[in-house]
Amino acid sequence: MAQAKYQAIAHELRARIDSGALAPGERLPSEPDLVRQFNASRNTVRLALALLTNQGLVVTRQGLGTFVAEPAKPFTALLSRVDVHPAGQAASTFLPEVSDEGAEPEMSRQVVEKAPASSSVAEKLKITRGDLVVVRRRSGTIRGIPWLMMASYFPLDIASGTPLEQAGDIAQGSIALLADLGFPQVGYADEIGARMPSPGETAFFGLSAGTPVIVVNRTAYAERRAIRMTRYVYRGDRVRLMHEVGSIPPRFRTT
Amino acid sequence: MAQAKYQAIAHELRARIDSGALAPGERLPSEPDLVRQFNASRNTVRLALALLTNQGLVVTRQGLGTFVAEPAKPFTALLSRVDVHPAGQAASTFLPEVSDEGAEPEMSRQVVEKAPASSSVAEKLKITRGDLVVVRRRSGTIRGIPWLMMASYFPLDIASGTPLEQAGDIAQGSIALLADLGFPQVGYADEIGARMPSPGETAFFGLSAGTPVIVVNRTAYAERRAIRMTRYVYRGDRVRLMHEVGSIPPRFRTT
DNA sequence: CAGTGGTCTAGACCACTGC
DNA sequence: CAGTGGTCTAGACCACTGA
Repeated sequence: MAQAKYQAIAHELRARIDSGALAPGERLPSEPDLVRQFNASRNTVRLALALLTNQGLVVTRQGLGTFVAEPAKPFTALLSRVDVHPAGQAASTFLPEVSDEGAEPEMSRQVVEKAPASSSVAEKLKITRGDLVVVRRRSGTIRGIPWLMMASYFPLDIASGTPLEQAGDIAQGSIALLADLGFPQVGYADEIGARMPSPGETAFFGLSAGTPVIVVNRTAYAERRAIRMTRYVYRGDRVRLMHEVGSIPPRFRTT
Repeated sequence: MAQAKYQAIAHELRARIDSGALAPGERLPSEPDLVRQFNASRNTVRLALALLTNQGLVVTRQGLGTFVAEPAKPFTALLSRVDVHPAGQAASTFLPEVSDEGAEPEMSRQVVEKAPASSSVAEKLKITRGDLVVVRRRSGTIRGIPWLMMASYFPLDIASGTPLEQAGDIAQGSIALLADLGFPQVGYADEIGARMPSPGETAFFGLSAGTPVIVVNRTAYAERRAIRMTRYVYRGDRVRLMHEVGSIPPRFRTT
C-alpha cells in the first residue's frame, strides 16, 4: 500500500482540487514551493504534476505556473435526430452541425485526392485494402476554435468522373449528388470511439496533454452497398455529440 | 524548430513504429540501450518514453521492457438501432448490448443508494442541484474483461416507494416499470463525450496511461418530463459504440 | 542471478512571462 | 529583473521478471 512519493503528492493535489480548495483556473503552488511543502526533489514534484497533466486535471504554462484545468463549455454537435413517435414521420439530420449559442461554424474548402484505402476504410466499404478511393477532406472551426477534422472516402467506381473528384464544395451536398448518380442513401451506421490524438491532431486542435479525441466513422449505405465512409475527429475537451431518438419534450431539445 | 532532445527521441521511435520497423507487441530497445543510441541521460530517454506512453503508443511492464501497444479487437456496443425505412416501422434497442463473437456479457447486481444530484445530473433531469435522486449502479464484464460502468439516476418523486429503490435487478426492466408507474418513455437523447479516466475508473478497467474513457449520458423522456438519466462509462481502448439509422444491407449490419 | 523498468536526489542551465 | 516552468545530466537504489 506504500505509495511512491510522487503519487502521494499527486493524490494530495488532486484532493485539494476535488475538494475545491483549489478552484478551476487557480494557480497551484510553484514547483519550488511544492519541493518545500513535500520535502521532495524538483523532479519528483514534476513527476506528480505530469501525472495530473496527463489526466487532464491541470495545465502548465511556461513562465506563468501550473493551473487547475478549466472545463470549457462544450460545443454540441448533433449526430442525428430521429423522430419515431408519429409513425411514418421519420427525419434525420446529418453532420456536421454544431451549436454554440448562435455562432456559425466555418468549414474549410474541401481538398480532394485519390489514395489507396487503409484497412479501416477498406473494411467499412467492403473493398480491398490498397484499392484507390477518392478522399475529400475539410476541417471546421467555430469562433476561431478548431473543433473538427473530417475526411470522406468514396469507392472509385462511384466517384470516378463525377464532381466528387473535383476540389471545392458540392453545392447540393454529397448525399443528393450520390442519389443523382444512382445511389440513394437508405441508411447509415456510426461507429464511435475515443483515443489519444496523433501529433498532427494535437497541433491542429491546439490540444494540451491529457486531452483525447472522439472519432466517428459514419458509413452510408444505398440499397445494396456502402457508398461512402466519413471519419469525423473531434477534440474531446470541447465537443459533445448528441443523438436524439423519438419524441423529446421541447424544453429539453438540443439547440 | 530546434526540438528538445527527448522530443527528438520520441519522434524517432514513433517513426520506427509507424513505419513498421517496430511491430505491435515488439519490445523496444531497453532504456540503457536507448541511452547509448541517442547519447542521452536515462531521464531524458524516460521522458521520451513517457510521451509515447501517454499517447497510448507503447506500454511498459516492469522487469520486462517497453512494448509497442497492441490494438485489441474492440467490443462493439449497440447504442441504438432505428429503422426509418419502412414508414411506421420504428424500432429501437437499448443499452447495454455488446457483441464479442457470441460471448455473453456479465452484469453485476444493481446497487442502490439515495444521493444528492450532481450538477450534471440536475441539469439533465431539470431538477435542482442537491435534490435527492435514486441512483442505481452496476458494471459489466465480458470474458472477464471489465468494459462498462453505469449509473442510472431517477427523480425522487418518481422512484420513491417503488421497486426502483430496492437493490437487485428489475425483472421487467426499468423502462417497462416506469411505464407501469405512469411514465411511458417516448424518446431519449444521448450525449457522448470522452475524457481521461479518474483513478477509480483506471483501477476498475485496469487501464494503462494514455487510454481515455467514453462517456454517454442518456436521458429518457416521458411525454412532458425527463424520467431517468443513465451514465455509461466505457473503456476507450476496447469499446466502440454503434448507432444505426435506416435500412442497412444485411451483410453490413452489426452482430 | 542479470536485466528490466520504477523511484528519487541534487544540481545546472535555458526559455518564457510580467513587471 | 525575478519568478515561473522546460530541459538535461549523473548517479543511486528499489522492485519485478525470467532463467
